[in-house]
Order: sequence, then structure tokens, then C-alpha cells
Amino acid sequence: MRLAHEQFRDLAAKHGLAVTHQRQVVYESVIASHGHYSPEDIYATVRRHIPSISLATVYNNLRLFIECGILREVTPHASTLRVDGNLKPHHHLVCSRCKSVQDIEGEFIDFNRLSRQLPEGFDLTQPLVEVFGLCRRCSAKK
Amino acid sequence: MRLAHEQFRDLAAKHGLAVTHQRQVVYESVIASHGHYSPEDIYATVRRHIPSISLATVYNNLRLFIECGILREVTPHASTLRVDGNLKPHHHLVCSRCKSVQDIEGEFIDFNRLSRQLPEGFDLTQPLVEVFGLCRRCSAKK
DNA sequence: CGGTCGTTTTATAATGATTCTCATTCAATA
DNA sequence: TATTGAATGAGAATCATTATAAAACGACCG
Repeated sequence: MRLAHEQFRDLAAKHGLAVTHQRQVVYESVIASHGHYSPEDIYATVRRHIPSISLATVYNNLRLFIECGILREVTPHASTLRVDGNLKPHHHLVCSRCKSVQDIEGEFIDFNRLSRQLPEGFDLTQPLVEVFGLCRRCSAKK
Repeated sequence: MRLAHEQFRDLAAKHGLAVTHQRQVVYESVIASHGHYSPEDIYATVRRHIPSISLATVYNNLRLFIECGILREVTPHASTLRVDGNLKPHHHLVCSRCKSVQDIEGEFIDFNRLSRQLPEGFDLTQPLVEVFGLCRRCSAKK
């Protein structure tokens, strides 16, 4: 896709990133593949264009892109398991940067509207909602 | 806490779990520590009561409790990184069991109400909301 | 009580995702 | 085109988690 090619050059310039062939191809692979893919998936795709690329390069650049805001992380949690003994219905406020989690109260979800958008068969009987943003500390030192 | 002690016996009976000393203490440690803790944290706490306990036992029982619904997982994502090239505002619908992620449209969040609940300084300029439930396939084979 | 059998625990090895290290190569700039 | 700091590649290292196998437990039956 020609578009993504130009797009990446613009984005790189905007964020002060060097334009390397690897970065170009990593970016284009993510954009071309709609969906939510793992670094391994992207590595497999990129290797079709650059067989010699290293998995570490894919990881490094994905992380870089996420930090710049060029890509979005679909798993913005701490990477390790956390457990919650509070079974009362409540929601979570998660900091995308430091991964801290705090509980949040309140009826800010319109479940009627939400139900209308749900795909057939999706079960929301025990809904859990997580809202991501930047906690005070992280948004301060931004 | 005496309460948690009885509580666990009830829950175990309800879910058909054997009541062992280790399980009892693991459960009580999670309940006693309000917040969102990792298996290592819980291991450290439990060791104060059962110095010989194995980390694997803590993991096994936490997983068991989560599967039964006795505890809730705060990180209900695939444990590996997933990346999204779609920067247009959209939300995610995540299956707590199989970890599949699909995009969802719609204005089902009342950001006015939400803002009122936010702690001081929390930055929601790029809000991302994830709603967890069971996808069709998983709720079918339940 | 004592034996039996399935379950749980323990210790440790294995796995898998991710990051680190460092020698080599490359891109930006003058 | 030469320089220089940044990026890459290969593989080792790390960390969380799971698997394995042997030992301990515990509920039940006689």
C-alpha cells in the first residue's frame, strides 16, 4: 500500500524517528493486517519482505511505535497476573503507562445502547469495564 | 479474619473444592489485602503463615479460584502483546475466557458521569474502553 | 484403627514471551 | 562522501508461568 508508505515517513518525521527499511515494513505490515496481532505474527509477515530481520527488531520497533502513539496497544495491562477479591460489581481505571489499577464506581455505561452493539451471542452477564488513560503521576511527567 | 475463613468453607462447598490449609490461607490473604496483587505478592503474604508453601501451589489455586469465579482476574487479556493499527476512536470487546478481541462501535459511555468519578488528575484525553464478557463460542461451551 | 486411592502439594525442570548485550551495519547530516 | 550516533542482528539472559513427577495428605471402607 503506497499510502502507508508515505504515512510512515510523515509520522517518523513528526516524532523524530529515523526511517529505516525495517521500520517502514513493520509499520506497513501492522497497518495492512486489520486486527489485533502479536509481535510473532508481525514478525512472520515482515519476514516475507525482509527474511533476515530479527525478532528483537520487531519488538523494539513495536514498542517504540506504541510509545510514540503511532500504534495502540491492545493489552495495556501489567503483563503479569493480578487478582481481585472484590466481587461486588465495580469497574477499573487503568493507567496505560504505569499499569496501575484503581477501582471506580458509578453508572457511566449505558447497557441498553451497549447491548444493541453486541455481536450475536456475546454474554455480558458479569460485565467488567476497564477505562484506560493516564494517571496523575504519569500525565504530570509526560 | 474469621469471616473470610467461614466464607471460604462455604465457597469451597458450593464449588466442590476440597478445603486444604493452603487454599484457606491463599484465599484469606487475597481477601485481606484490598487491592490488585500479583501471585508473587500473595506468595510472600502466605509464606508468613505457611513458610513451606510452594509458589506453584499459589499459582494453581489462584487459577482455580478464578475459574470458579471465587476471585476475579484484573488482567483478563491474552498475556502477550497485541498491537492495533486502528487509531480511530473505538472500543474493544474482550472474551475473558479465550481472550479474543473485537472492535465495537457506539456511544455507550457517558463521559460526563465518568468524569465526575475520575480521581484528580486522571487524563482521559485518549480514552480506551474495554468491555469484558464471554464470546459466543465460549458462552456456548460453558 | 489400618489400608487404599484419588487429590493436593512440593521441588524443580521446562517453556515461552520479551529484553538485553554487543559487534556490526546503516541513516542523517554536514 | 565521511562521520557519528543510532539501529540492527544473533543469540544469551531474564522473568512469569506451567508442567512433571514424586511424596504427602485425607476421606472413605472395611
